[in-house]
Amino acid sequence: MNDGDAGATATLEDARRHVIETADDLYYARGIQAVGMDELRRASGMSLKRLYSLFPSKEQIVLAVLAHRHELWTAGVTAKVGAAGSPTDRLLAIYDYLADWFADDSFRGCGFINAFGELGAVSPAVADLAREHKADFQRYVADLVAAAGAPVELAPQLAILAEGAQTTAAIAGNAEAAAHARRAAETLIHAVT
Amino acid sequence: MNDGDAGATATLEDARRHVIETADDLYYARGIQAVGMDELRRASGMSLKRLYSLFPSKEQIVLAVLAHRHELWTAGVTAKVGAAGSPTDRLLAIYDYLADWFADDSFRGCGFINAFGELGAVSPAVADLAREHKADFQRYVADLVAAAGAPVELAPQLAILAEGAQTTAAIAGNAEAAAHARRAAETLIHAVT
DNA sequence: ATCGCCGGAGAACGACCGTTCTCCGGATTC
DNA sequence: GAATCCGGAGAACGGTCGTTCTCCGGCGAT
Repeated sequence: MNDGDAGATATLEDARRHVIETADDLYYARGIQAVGMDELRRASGMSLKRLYSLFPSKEQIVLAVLAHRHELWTAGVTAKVGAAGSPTDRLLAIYDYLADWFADDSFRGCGFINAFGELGAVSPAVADLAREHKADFQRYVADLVAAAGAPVELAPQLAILAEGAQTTAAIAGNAEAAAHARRAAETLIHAVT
Repeated sequence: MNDGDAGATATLEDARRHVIETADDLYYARGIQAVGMDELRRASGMSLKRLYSLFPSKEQIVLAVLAHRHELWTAGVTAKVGAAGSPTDRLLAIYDYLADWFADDSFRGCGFINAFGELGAVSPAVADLAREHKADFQRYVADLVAAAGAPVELAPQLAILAEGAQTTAAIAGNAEAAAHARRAAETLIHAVT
């Protein structure tokens, strides 16, 4: 089936990643609690025993999925920002990344916000991961703001715009939220530089 | 049968409201799926049979809770806005209302965003109610913007700021998000008036 | 006093949850 | 060839979910 002897550790890690990606798709599309272990097992194409040999519990899968989503998000944002030119354009690139994301058919809001609403009150680990994800983004924006020579107060404002665009696009089903947020960001940046 | 007494209808409506308020507290604090009917029955102080005589299903209770939250939100915002003076102050009053809300110990984000993340993919009725709630807010902001004589593009920008402040305050546990959003709103308003 | 009805309390029900266990076929090792 | 181990498949387990049903005590009418 899969390739053979590149090392037991590598294939084990591959299997784990495969589960994480499958779980991510299902959890994100339908909600975490709506997807049972049996459905995840079926979609992953493995036995329940193997699934539980890869992860000790569903909660650990959820945490791994969130960590994976954080990496995807970070990679996507930094790629888009890296392709931009001036420090100001780099700030605005955040909203271009959001626009790309919102255009995806499967977009259903920020997975961390969704997970926080669903499990944050009941699973401190999930709440912590969501908090760390958002704090990381705030730091990232703050760095870009500093690089643009803008005052520090601009950073939380731009971050709030990005957050609001995500929930607005998700619930209103309105992908233009990215464009609105971008235009607001332009105004805010222009006012202080 | 039993036609005359208008009081019977009133107490039935009282009982319904009591269930809705109890359910609202529980659902908002811990998540909808985390609260079972038996716990709601116990907290409401009534029998399961009576509970099911007041509402046909849990989903109907959830929808009633969301409708109730929408009324509370609308009343709170309009009260704060109504107490403000100039059209510009009325726009900024939105963020003062958010600041009051965020300061509440039990604040755990926007109940509609939470419900949407938890059940939106699985319950179209919940998704619709969340969408209507947000659309209603967008219209409200648009009216205030029009009254202030500002261009229409300002409205979605201010709404996005309000949305972002809610999720940021909820996840980061950071009540200052209201102040940041308010300052951003001041800048945006100032730029176009 | 007796009957019939109503609503309260909570047991019961079937479904499904996350997790564990049993069974078994096939590869590995002497 | 025989003993041993490993992992696959999925049944089983205890618990909880939303919902329904049974039982029973109180009460108004006759």
